[in-house]
Amino acid sequence: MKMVIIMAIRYELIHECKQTKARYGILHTPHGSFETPIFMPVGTKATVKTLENSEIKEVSDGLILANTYHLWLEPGDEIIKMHNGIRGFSKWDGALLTDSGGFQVFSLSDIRKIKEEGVEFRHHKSGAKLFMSPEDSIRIQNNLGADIIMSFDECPPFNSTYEYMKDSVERTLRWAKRGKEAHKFPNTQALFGIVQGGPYKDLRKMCAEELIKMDFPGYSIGGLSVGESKTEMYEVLDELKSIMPKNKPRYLMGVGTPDDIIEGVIRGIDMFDCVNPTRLARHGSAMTSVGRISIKNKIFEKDLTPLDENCDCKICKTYTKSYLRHLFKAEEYLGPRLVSYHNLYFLKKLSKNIRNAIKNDNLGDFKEDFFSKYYK
RNA sequence: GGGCGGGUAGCGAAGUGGUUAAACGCAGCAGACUGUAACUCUGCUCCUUAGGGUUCGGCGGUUCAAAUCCGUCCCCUCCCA
Repeated sequence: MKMVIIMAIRYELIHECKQTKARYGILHTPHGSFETPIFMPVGTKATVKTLENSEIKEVSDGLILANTYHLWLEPGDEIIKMHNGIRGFSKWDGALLTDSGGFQVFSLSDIRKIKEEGVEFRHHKSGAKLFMSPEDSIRIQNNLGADIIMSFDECPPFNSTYEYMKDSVERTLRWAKRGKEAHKFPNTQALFGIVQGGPYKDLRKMCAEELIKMDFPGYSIGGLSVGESKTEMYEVLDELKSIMPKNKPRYLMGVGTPDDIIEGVIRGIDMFDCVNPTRLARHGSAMTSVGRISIKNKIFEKDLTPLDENCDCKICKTYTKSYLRHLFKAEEYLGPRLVSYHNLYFLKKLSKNIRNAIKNDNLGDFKEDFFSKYYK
């Protein structure tokens, strides 16, 4: 009798934009099927900061992130396992993706030591010495129970030397293999491989090809949007576009400005995530169809118009800029909440418009129109 | 009426002869933010035609030099009558 292998996820490529070759597809997961390209809000510590689940439902497409490193440290993955995973813990009933903690190796770079076995960290709060291996990361992600999980990778600075980057990529590949072997639930959790290599096209190509040989259900592109220029980032995506398998989802990690999402989609990306909309919101910046605005600016003191005239979210249908500015100046919690809601809605709407444009074979026109109004 | 302590930039508060247009905090104004150590971080905040100019309760002194020392006046806190 033939064994039927049930994969955790499946990607269906439905249509390629005739103007741009951008992909429209459907990502099937154990907790829902999602049209792509998709933007995924980030909920690092099992909460999309300031928002409640019902609101996240309204401003996302139903697929969000959480972070292995943070949840491992607090409250600990065992606690979350007691709830049968993040979904039982936070009561989020949509789909989930967890990052591996690999990015923290980079963002906490002044307190880490990278070894073949794994990474030595200092706890960012207590200073305690900690260690995480690829196997640890996968074990924790198994406990967290997301639908899509990430390989434990190293995300070196974009400007690392070729020699360092080559060593790092080779190690990341070995870690990917080890993680894959340690993964206990491949039929309910899809493990993605992560392409690294900085600006070096041959390393990017090599990394992607080696990962593809290992046959992951999806591929992430990491090590971008870490301070390099947009041109450099787009060149890497251009390089990878033709290498990535058509029947698997492609996830550009950590990217979430409107312009980068559009440019990414045109270069074949299906999935995005970014802290930008929620962090900007907490700092008083709103994403709008004409560009970013800082709601705390004095010019909005008596402005009775909504954040974005072209937005139909409930915040824009209800509140004036003057009120939102007041909330921020008065340091009221509602300010960050309302703008977080709006910013996420903005990207949800943008993703939807992008998908429609792909289906209509006019994403090129859409891009041109978008940028004619959008500044910065 | 007597005594003590005070009056410093929008507010609070350092400084007690020169390197002080004056620490620091707050408020204010602006900027940054891309797999979240992030309700965080960074600038600016007397005037200026950018060369300078005018400041530390007021006025007048001492001194090469004063927010800082002296005199005097005004105001405030507290204590005693």
